[in-house]
Amino acid sequence: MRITMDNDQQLEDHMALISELYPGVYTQIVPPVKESKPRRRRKKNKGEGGAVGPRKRKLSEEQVNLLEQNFGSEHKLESERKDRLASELGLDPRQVAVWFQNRRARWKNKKLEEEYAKLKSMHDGTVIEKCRLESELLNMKDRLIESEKEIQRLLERADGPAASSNSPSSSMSMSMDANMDRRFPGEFAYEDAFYMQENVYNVYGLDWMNLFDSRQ
Amino acid sequence: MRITMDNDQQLEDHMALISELYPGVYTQIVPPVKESKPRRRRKKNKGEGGAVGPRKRKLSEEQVNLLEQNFGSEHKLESERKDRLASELGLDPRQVAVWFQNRRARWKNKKLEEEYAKLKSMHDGTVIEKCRLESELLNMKDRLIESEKEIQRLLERADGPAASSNSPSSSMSMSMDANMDRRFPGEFAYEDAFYMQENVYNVYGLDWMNLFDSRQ
DNA sequence: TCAGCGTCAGTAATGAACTAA
DNA sequence: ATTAGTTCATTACTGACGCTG
Repeated sequence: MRITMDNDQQLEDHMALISELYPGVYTQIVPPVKESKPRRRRKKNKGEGGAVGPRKRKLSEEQVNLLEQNFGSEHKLESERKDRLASELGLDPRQVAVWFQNRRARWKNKKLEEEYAKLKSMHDGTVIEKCRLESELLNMKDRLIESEKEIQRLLERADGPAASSNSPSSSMSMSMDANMDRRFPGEFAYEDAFYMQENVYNVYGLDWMNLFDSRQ
Repeated sequence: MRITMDNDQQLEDHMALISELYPGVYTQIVPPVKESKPRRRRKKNKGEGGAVGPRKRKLSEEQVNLLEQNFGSEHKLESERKDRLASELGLDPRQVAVWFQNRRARWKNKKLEEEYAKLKSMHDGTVIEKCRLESELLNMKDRLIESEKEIQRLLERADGPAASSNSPSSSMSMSMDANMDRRFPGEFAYEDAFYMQENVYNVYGLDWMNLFDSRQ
C-alpha cells in the first residue's frame, strides 16, 4: 500500500527564506569555443517556477578552468581544498563539491568509452591472430599427415629386411585421429573468417556504437 | 507575474515532507538491492536555491511507469505522443520531452556498459582459444619435427639399397625452417599465457574498471 | 547507536550548438 | 532566417552507503 503520494509533485514554495547571496556571480556570457553563430533564443519560462530568479547556470570560463585544473591534479576533494576553491571562485562550497562529483561521473563515462575502444582494437587484433593461427595449424596438420604417409611408405618399402618397428618415436605416431578434423587442404583456409564479423562497429570512430536503434 | 503554470500540478502541498519521510516511494526502477535500514536526515536544500520556486523533483511511480513503458516501445517521441503523454500524466510536455532526452542518454550509457561487458567476455574467450591454438600449434610442430626425423632415420637406414629420394611427397618436406621457431619442446607450453593478463578486470562483476585511481 | 561528512548512482532541468523543414 | 526538435554537456539535487568519532 503506497503512501498516498499518487499525485505528488512535492511543492517547494515557502522556501525562499534562505540565502540569496549570489546575485550575479553566474551568467557570464561566455562565447567560449565559438563566437559568431546566432544566439539561439530559447523558450524560456516554462510554466513552473514563475518567479524564478537566480537559477543555476553556467560557471564562468575561468571558474571552470580553475576547477578543471584542480581536478586534474586530484580527483578527490578534501574539504579544505573545497573551501579554498570556493572562496577563490566566489562559489558556494556546495557548488564546488557538486562540480567535482559531476566531474568524476563524467570522467568515468569518458574512461569507459576509452576502455571500450581500446579493448575493441585489442580484440580485433586477437581475432586476426587467432585466424592466422588456425590456418597455420591446418597447414601443419596437413603437413603432418603427409609426413606420416611418407613414413608409411618408407616402412612398407623396407618391409622385407626388418618387419619389426623399433624406431624410438613410433610410439607417438598415431594418436592424432582425435584432433585431426582437417577440412579442405587449401592453404590459408579462412572459413573461420566469420569471426571477424562478430560485432562490426567503427571502432576508432566517433560512433562505434549504433546506440540508437534497438529498443530495450 | 509568473508565466502560466496553469495546467501543471505543482500546487501540491505539504508533500515535500512526505517525500522526505518516505524516500523509497519512488524509484522502483532500481530496486534497492539492499535493505535500507537507517533513515537519515540530510541537511536540506540550503542556500543558492533562494528564490528558486520550481523545486519539484521526482515524478511519481506511475508517471515513471508510463513513461518507461512508452520508452520501451519507442525511444523517439513525436510531438503527438508527447502531448498525449503529457496530459495523461499531468505533466508539462516539456517535462516529457526532457524525460525522454535524459532517458536516452542514460540508455546510451547503460548500453555502453553492456557492450563493454559483452565484448570483454568475448575477448576473454578468444584469448583463451588463441592460447589453446598456440600450444596446439607448438605441439604440432614438435610432432612434425619428430616425424621428419623419423623419415630421415628411415631414409638413412635404407641407404644401401636405394640412395635416391623418389617419394612423391618429398617436395614439400623441407620448407619449414621459416616458421619453425619452436621453443622448448614441453607439451602445452603456455609461455604465452601472459595474454590472459593483458587487462584483468572483474569482467562480469560490478567494478570491472578501476575507475577511480589514475588522475587524468 | 547515532550524527556528520564524503561519495555515488540516478534524476531533473537548463543552455548551447546543430539540423531540418 | 525562423522555428521546432535533438544531442551534448552541465548544473543541481535526492536518497543511499560507508566510514568515523
